[in-house]
Amino acid sequence: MPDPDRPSPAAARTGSGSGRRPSAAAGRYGGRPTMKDVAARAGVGLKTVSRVVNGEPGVTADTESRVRAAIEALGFRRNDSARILRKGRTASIGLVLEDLADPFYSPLSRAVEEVARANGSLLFAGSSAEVPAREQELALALCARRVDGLVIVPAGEDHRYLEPEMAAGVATVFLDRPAQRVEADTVLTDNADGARRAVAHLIAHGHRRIGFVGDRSAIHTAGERLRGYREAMARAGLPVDEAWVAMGPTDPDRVRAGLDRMLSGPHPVTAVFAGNNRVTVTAVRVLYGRPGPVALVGFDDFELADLLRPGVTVIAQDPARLGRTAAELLFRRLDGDDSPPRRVELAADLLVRGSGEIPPAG
Amino acid sequence: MPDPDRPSPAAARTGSGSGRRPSAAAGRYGGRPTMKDVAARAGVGLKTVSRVVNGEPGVTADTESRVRAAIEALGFRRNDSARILRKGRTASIGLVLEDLADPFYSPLSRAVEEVARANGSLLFAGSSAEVPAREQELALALCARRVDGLVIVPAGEDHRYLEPEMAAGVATVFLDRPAQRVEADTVLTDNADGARRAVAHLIAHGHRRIGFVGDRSAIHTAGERLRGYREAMARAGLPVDEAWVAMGPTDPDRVRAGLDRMLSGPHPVTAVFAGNNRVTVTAVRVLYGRPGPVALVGFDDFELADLLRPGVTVIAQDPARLGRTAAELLFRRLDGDDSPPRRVELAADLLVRGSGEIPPAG
DNA sequence: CTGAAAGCGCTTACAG
DNA sequence: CTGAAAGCGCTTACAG
Repeated sequence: MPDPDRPSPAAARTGSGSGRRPSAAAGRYGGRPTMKDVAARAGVGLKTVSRVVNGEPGVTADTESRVRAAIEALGFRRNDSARILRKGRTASIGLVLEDLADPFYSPLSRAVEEVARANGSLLFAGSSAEVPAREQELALALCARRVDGLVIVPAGEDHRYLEPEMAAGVATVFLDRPAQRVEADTVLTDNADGARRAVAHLIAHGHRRIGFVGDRSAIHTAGERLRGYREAMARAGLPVDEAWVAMGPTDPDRVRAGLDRMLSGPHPVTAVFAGNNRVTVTAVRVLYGRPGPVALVGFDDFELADLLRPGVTVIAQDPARLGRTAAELLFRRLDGDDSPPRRVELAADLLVRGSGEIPPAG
Repeated sequence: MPDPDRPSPAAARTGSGSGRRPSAAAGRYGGRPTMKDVAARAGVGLKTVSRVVNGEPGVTADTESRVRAAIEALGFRRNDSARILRKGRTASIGLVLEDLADPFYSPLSRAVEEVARANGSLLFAGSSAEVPAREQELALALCARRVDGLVIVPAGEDHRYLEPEMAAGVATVFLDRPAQRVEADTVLTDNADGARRAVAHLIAHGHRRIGFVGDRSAIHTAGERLRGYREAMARAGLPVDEAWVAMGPTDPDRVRAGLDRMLSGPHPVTAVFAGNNRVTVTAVRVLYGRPGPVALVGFDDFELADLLRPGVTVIAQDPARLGRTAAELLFRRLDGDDSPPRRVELAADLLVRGSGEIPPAG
C-alpha cells in the first residue's frame, strides 16, 4: 500500500518565497512556491493569481504581466493535487491488468493510455500478476486516490468489493474478462466463438484427435475457449479424450508436460489448439522440434508468427482495439452516459499461415 | 493537459452523511462520506477517526469499535489525495517512455512498476511517442501532480525544463538514454560497446562489407550504436561506404529501402547490423526472403528469435534489469541518498544463434 | 485517551 | 477588474 509517510529527501531544503512560515512549509514538496507566494511577490490577491494561472478573464494586461513575472521569478508550478482536491475530479484513470510486460497486454495499455490522453487524463497502470488479492489491493488503492475511472482486467472471481466505489461514482469497465457478482460494463473478445472456429478449422483439415492446452480453468477466457473447443468437437460428432485437454498455468514446463501427454499414449492427437499467446510460443518450441508434423492453431497473434516455418495459424484478437473500446466506453460514462451496463464482444480473426493446415499424420 | 473541469457523472447524486452542507458537498467525489461524517456518526472527534483509520495508538477498544462500525455503515474509504496534500509525499512516481506497447519497453515498465510497488508507490505511465514536446508535457504534468520521482526515457534533446522540478525535490532518473544539458542520474546500456562487439563478430566471420540500419541519428542510442559500428570497422582497417549506412525512422518501408540500397549497387554488403528490435524484425522479413544469404546481427533480443531459421544472433539488452536498476536508484534518492548524479552502464550480451555466423556470399 | 484549531495549496461563492 | 473568506478532506501540533 502506498505509504507517504517516509521523509522526503528535499526535507532539508529551506522554504522559499516570501511570507511563509518555514516551520510549516519547509521541505513540503521541496519547499515549492505556492500561489500565495506568487500573490505576495506580485502584490496582488490570491484569486488574481488563480485567474492568471487558469487563463480566466477579468485581469488587466498590467496585472497579468506582474503576476507572470512573479511566477517566472519564483519558478511556480501549480500543484494539481491541491487543485484536484477542490475540484473533485482527478483527471486520472487507473488500469489494472495481468502483466504490463505481456505482449498481449502492452498494446492494450498503450491504447488505453492514448484514449486517456485524448480526454485529458493521466494513467495509473499496475499488474495484478493474476493474483486476486493484488488486483483488489491495486484497484482499491486507485479508488483511494480517487481516480475518475478504472479499466480492469480481473484476476479475481468476485468483484463485489468494487460495488461501493462504483456506487460512489468511479466509472468502471471490465476488460478481456467479465465482472463477476457485480453488474458492470464489459469489453471482451468472443472467446468461445474464436475457439470454435479454430477447432473447426482443424477438423476441416481432416483432424479428429485434437488437443487443447489452455490456461487455468478459473480464468474466464480459458474456460470459454475450452467450451468452444468442446462445442466444435461435439458439433463434428468427435469424442474428446480427457487426456487431450490440459488446463493449467502457462509456464513452459507445465505446457510441455501437457503436450507430451497428449502426443503420446494410445491415441495421440494430430493437432493442437493452444489457448493463448504464452501457450502457443511454448507449443511452437515443442512441436517444431518434433519429427512428425503436428498441426497447430493458437489463440492470440504474436509478432513473427508469419516468419516461422510453417507460419503459425492463429485466432487473432486485436488488443489495441479492446483497449480503445474499453477506454472510450469509460470516458463516455464520465461524460454522463448512465445507460445500463453494456457488454461489448469483439470478434477474433482467423489468420491462416500454414501450421493449422498441416494434414493429420498417417 | 489534464482537465479536471468537466462535470462528474456522479454530480447528480446528493451528498450523504450527516452535518454536511449539500450545496458544497453534493457530487464531490460522488458524495462520498468523509472522516467528518464518520466522526459525527460515531459521536467522536475527527482526530479519533484519523487515529483509527491510520492505526495510531491511543484509542480505547470501545471507541475504536464505534468508529469502525461507522466506517462500515457509511462505506468510508480515506481520500488519499487529501492525505497526500497534507503529508507532502504522494507515494507515486511517473514513468515516461517511448511506447508502452514496444516489446523492449514493456518489460522495462513492469520492472519499474514492481520496484514502485515494493516501495509502496503507485505508477503513472505514459508514452512520448518519441515526440519531445509530448515528453515534456507528460513529465511536467506528472510534476504538477507532485509525483515523488520520475523515470524518464527521453525523447527530447534538452532537459533543462526539468531543472526547477529537480531542484524542488523531484527525484529523476534518465533511462536508456542520457539526460541532455542537465546533470542527472542515468541508467543505460553500453550501446557503443554492444555495437562494436556485434560488428566485430561479423568481421570475425569473414565479412568486410557490413551495413548498418539504425534509428534516427538524433536518438542517443542510435548515435552510439553507429559510433560502435564505425569504430569496429576502423579497428579492423575496413572502409565504410556511406551507402552501407541507413539512419532514419524505423517504419518498415524506410528500413526496407535502406536495406535494398546497401544490398544492391557495385559493392553490396554481405552482412547487416540492425540497430534495434524494430529494425531487426523488418530486416528478418527482408533478408529471410532473399535467395542469397546475408548475415544478420540485431541489437535487442526478441521473442522467438531462436526459433527462426536460422536463429537470429543478437546483442541482447536486459530491459527488465534496466528498469529495475533505474527504479531502485530512484528510490534510493527518495530515501535520502544525495550523492552526486550517477551514471550506470550495463553491458549487453551477444547471443549466437546462426544468422550472425553466415559466411560472406561468394 | 481525546478533540478543537490550524493548515496543506488550491478553487468557489460572494462582495466590493 | 479584484480580493477576503470559506472550504475540499485530510494531518499536524497542541491542549486538555
